[in-house]
Amino acid sequence: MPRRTPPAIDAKAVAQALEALATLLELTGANTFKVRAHENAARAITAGEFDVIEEVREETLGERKGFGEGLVKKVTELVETGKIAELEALRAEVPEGLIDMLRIPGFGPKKIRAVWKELGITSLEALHHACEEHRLRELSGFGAKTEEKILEGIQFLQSHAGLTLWPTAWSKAQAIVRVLRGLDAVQRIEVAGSLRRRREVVKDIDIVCSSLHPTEVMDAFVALDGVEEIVAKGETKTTVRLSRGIACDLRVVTDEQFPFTLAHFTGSKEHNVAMRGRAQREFNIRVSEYGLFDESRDGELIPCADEEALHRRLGLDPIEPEMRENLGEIEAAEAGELPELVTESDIVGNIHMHTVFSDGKESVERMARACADRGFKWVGISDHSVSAAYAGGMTRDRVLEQFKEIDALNRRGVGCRLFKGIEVDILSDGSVDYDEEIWDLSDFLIASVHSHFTMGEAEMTERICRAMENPYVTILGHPTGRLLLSREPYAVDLGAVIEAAARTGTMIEINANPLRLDLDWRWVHRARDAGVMIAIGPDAHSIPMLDDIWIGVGLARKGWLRKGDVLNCLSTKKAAATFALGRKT
DNA sequence: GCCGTTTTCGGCCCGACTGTTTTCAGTCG
Repeated sequence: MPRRTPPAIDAKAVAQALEALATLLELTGANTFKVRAHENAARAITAGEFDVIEEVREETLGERKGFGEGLVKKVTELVETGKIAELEALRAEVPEGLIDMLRIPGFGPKKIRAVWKELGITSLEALHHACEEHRLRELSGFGAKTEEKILEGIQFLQSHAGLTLWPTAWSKAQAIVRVLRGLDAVQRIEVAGSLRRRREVVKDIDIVCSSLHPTEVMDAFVALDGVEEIVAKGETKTTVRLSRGIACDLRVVTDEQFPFTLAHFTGSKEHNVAMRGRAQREFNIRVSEYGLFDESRDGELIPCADEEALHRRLGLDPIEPEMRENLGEIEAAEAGELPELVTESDIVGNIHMHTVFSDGKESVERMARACADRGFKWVGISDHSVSAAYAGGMTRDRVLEQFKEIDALNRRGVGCRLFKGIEVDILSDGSVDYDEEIWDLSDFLIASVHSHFTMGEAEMTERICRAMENPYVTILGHPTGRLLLSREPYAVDLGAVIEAAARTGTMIEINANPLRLDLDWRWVHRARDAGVMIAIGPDAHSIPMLDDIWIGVGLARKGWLRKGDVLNCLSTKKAAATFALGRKT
């Protein structure tokens, strides 16, 4: 294959180079503030508020906050020559394996540097080996517990290897589908697999396509931008590897077969097994990726125009892709009892976002106007409370100042109604920040755990339930504290939490940050059945992050939620009334 | 590495936990 010419440096490449520099500097023991300067610059560029390339050309980048002499020089060097000498040198110096080690929880740059310099360890495998041989405890600052924790951490990493967060995989898949859909040879094309079912993390990307000219489609597919390796290439199935190692399968069938293939590769496996068994039993129909076949008529194909026709032919109401996990959806479809799932157009309110009053990037007004631009009728602002010191949590005075500002904005009008909230820290004893005077001035409180993650399950459950007993607490935020692919949830009895939420009239959040997505969808319908209202919160710290709310809506659908189960679907008036409910008069 | 001076150095968000030590470094959020 012809070598592609190296792409021109764009803003994304600049940000990636600065991020790489920050990581490598960290591992070589550089000043942490220097590291942060690089990270901040990368983040500023990624935010897309200005055109870094243009500012390099105009020689105005140095006027921007956070870009001093040193960074301007490096960015200019990158834009002009395509590389940064310092970065190349660091890459040569620092073994790649050390970067993997940064992903081990509790194992940071200083400790990594110690095992590298003192023991010559440069890979996860070697580190694993050294822990088992108890060689790490020779180093000062290391002991038996450290070795144990590292071993656990490596095991954790390995059990999650090869998984990709939903939005990352989704945007890659959409980019591919967009291009292929433009081909004359393509009739129908859809994303399938766990991605279509909106699993929070996925192993690969599945795409199903119909065409009369499969070879043409496959040729176009493997020539796409971003394809790094062709694993297998045939007429009906081709597998490639994209950047970051994620695999992508494309299946091409005839247009008559398309609905069956799409259904088959949307799965899940358990759903398919149940569907096939039932079709066999009830209708003497054989189901495969190529069709429904009537066994009482010599295996004659039963044509279906689309998935809906397929489901109807099997005596089922159409089942949305998100629900196809064999968790009761087939029985519900049979009985005509499938819920009418919430849709994006039902959402009128956006809640849980941060501003410059704590660790957000934008002013209250800019966040509000961005919400109004996106069509939201009402908005809940919720900056961090005083105990969240790392996030610049608000003192009482700052809370009062912000509430005053919100009142003024509401009087002036910003295109949507603003509600005054706070994301209050749940302290280790289950109390929450501030006091009745401040709580009473707020419209709502989101109570979240941000500290003491390691307490036992009983204690943690009691802590969270106690916070919900507080009549001012409106919503329990990210109820398990997990970070997908990087941090396990803390130990908590979710059944008891849901019960307490129902009893106290507290809502539970689906935190729509793609790394969190808790309450997990597997628990969402249980909360719903207990009568708990769900709030979908993007936990936005910037304007682009406001759109994460749509990821949360996907999870709400996966959790079988209807419009009436979701706070964000309430009109402004009803939302206000709901917030006031349960509070003292 | 950046910033902002009481202008060329000193501070940069802060508090808690963990595992190591015997007063603290490293990590995390």
